[in-house]
Amino acid sequence: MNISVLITDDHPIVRAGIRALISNEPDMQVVGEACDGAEGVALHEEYEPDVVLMDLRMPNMDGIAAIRAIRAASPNRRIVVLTTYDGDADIHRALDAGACGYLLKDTLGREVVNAVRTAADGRKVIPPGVAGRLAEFTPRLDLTPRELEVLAYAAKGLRNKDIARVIGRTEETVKVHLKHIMSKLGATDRTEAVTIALQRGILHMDS
Amino acid sequence: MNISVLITDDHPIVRAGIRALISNEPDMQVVGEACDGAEGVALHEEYEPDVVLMDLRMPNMDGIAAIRAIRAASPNRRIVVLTTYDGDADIHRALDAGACGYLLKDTLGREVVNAVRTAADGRKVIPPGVAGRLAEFTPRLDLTPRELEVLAYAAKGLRNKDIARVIGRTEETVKVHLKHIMSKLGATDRTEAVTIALQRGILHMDS
DNA sequence: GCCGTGCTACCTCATACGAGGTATTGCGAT
DNA sequence: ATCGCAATACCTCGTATGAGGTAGCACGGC
Repeated sequence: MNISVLITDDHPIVRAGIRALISNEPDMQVVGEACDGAEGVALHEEYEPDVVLMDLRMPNMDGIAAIRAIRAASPNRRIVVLTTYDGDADIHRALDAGACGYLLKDTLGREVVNAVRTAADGRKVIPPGVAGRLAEFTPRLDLTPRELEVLAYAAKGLRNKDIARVIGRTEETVKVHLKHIMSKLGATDRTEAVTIALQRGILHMDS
Repeated sequence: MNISVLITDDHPIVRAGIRALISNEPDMQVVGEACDGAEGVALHEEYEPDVVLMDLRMPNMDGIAAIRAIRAASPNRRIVVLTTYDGDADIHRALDAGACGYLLKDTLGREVVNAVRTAADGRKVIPPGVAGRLAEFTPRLDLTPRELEVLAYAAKGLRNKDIARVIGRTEETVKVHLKHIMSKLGATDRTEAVTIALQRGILHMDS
């Protein structure tokens, strides 16, 4: 029994760390390293690894999209997310996309290799902390695509009137969207809605 | 010539990666690993390393405070920041605190070990990307402590009136602070001010 | 067929917000 | 001693914001 692992992470230092951890284990080996999502999808086709360790925020193609692409091509591939982001939205989206595990980068090396074994064995890997984060926000209330769009513009400082103009709707409609957003997120105003959305991984700052 | 290095980072995986990189070099060695700022300060006293590699966001004591503490105790200690945060405010604060280098975690392993050599040699290590980020925001306009406090409350969704109450000032004063904040950050409203402050590392979400 | 939901749009109304201004105090630097 | 600036506070004014409500339309699931 020899577990093959593909690492997908844009940080060379992290890749080196994972490689070092896995090389110490007799029952597993790193068969490839990808530095972005697109390369991860390509290398997974080439190496057909037992387990893919996947970061989330990466250039070219983010981890969620890469997970979806890999699962579409190989529905049985085991993918474990290994990232610094602990927002419930990130976790939900990763698991929905087909990840079978979700680890944070403050996980101990021993637990990472154990997670790889667990995943290779076909079981899910959700540490208590991650599971607790999911439980914090039940029932799950996702923002709709339109609401996400409106919130992103609000984060950029656009007024309701300007948001209405750029999405081609009336200001009244924008106000309704924002009311729903604040209600779903439990925010008192648009500013707190943005803060909460960023904390929970619903919105990202890079755009 | 043998350069001793202390690693301070809360991610075991990152520590393993740095350790692996440095172990490959004949002229340097890792003498210790700290998993938070407080431990970094303590271990630096014990090992007196030539170079300290320091993360910024950590439990117990953040990297900036740790840099200040180490430089206060040992003004000649060379400290190189190695972090994922690329906001100009983070970079400025680290260099002000006494860091002699600032690397991002997407730096190649080869460049990390070269940076360690450069730092041990007494020279500064500021890659072009990091320097460019600093140049983007010249002249430098720091928020005052009061402005930071007001902005943090605004991010939490407090109204001007409520902010005034919690800081024991009038609402008019809060409005003036917010005007200055928006002016300094180039924001059109409080929401964009929060977004910009988070992007630039002026404000953090964890509080 | 029916129901839920996303999206749209309108209404009213009170208040919060931000732009513009002036001005005083106190502190640290030159 | 003087200058600059942070911090405080007041003023006016127009507009933006958010709470509350109602309602139509389209689409997909059951």
